[in-house]
Amino acid sequence: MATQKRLNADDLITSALALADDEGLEAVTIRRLAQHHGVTPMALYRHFHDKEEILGALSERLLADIAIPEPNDEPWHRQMHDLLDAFLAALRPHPAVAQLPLTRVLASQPGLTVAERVLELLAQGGYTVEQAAEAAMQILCSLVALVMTGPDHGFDQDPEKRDEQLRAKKAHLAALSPRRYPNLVAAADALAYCADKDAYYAGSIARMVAGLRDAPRGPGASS
Amino acid sequence: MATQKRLNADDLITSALALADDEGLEAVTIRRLAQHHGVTPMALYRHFHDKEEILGALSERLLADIAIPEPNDEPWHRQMHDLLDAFLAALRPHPAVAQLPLTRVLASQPGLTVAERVLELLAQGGYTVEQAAEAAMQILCSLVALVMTGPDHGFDQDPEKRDEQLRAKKAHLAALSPRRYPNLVAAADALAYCADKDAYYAGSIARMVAGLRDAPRGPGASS
DNA sequence: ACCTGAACACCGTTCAAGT
DNA sequence: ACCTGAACACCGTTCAAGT
Repeated sequence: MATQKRLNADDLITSALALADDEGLEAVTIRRLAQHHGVTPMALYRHFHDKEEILGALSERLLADIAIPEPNDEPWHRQMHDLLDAFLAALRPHPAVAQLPLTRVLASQPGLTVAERVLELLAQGGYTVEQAAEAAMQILCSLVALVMTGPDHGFDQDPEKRDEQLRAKKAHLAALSPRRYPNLVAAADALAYCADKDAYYAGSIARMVAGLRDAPRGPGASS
Repeated sequence: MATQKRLNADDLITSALALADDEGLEAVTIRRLAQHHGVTPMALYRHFHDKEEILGALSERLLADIAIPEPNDEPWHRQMHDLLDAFLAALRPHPAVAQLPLTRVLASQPGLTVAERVLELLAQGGYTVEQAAEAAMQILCSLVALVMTGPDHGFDQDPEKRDEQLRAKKAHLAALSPRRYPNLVAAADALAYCADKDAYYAGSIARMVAGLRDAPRGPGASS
């Protein structure tokens, strides 16, 4: 397809990301990437030591898209809100690969920069180093999980099939025993279709920030 | 190994779980499961339609271990706290497979029962059906992500190798530029080693419950 | 009904060569 | 330095057969 004389690591990651967006992460294969670049699978090993390194580079590419807001005079928790917003905004276009940063935030420069900023804001919020470390990791993981399972992901690209899948999901929930699962049956529609994706993500971030601000912080704190 | 005359779905899932606990989810392979039961790979297709069905059954097995607390007179948010505790307690022994329920909570009876109870408590907390649906999915996903990335997971079983990996992780963070990453360098120890795993999980749940209790609930709510 | 054998279309990766 | 070819040890899955 995109045949060019020289194979290039950046271009490989670019097409890997496109492939994942189109067909899912399982389609990102050394052999398929090679084929897409008109080259032998072995040629990729000149640029990456193994597949794990490709996935790491893919994760870094995602995290590099985060537009970290400049520090300002707002209270720390509002700045945290904006930072988490920026994190989500970078991942949302690529739900199929959102899982990669889950275990790789601290393994690339862009991820480190984000984590550093989260720790800084938590310190401003009165967190000790240990409390901040735990809270930071948990919050970033929760954000990733949000995108992985969120309304952007998990369904076919083709809008017709996608619609069919959503209808089936709703039907499955609506058909449950209303005696055993009254709340699930009542929420079938809301659980299957997501009326307002932006509101879903905004609400999740609001809960996370509220938790960071209001929850007891010490180990062994009681509620 | 465990040779018996009749192949049995429950036994297959039991050994699949043991295999995942020992060697990670990628070791759970139709061929290896068959080998472990002294049988041809094809024999498994009598009991499961395909590998996805095996993973689904594995997810259900995990969720079935959740000891859902009986409803009582405590305020809804305290009961939520105990429910999330029970969810975590079931997943924590099996970090390698914790990712499976991420997309399968609503696909098995035990998962449905948990989700129903979460929705019920949120309704008691004044959530509308739509708000509860969104919050419930987000909170359960966050819990799964917690276990997937938590201090229980991601490192070798062998305590010697595990120690080496943790040391390397800490060294990597401690060696960062203290000018660019002062907070990460200061937190290197806390990020690599987790002093108190129970406190880590307890703090995370406390933040989630605080968020559910205190965050604004409406779509478009301002902080 | 339950299991087997052979085969197919895939993987990631190693090693020795080519230019 | 960069790419190729052949091979190895794996995958999940289909199809036709065995008992």
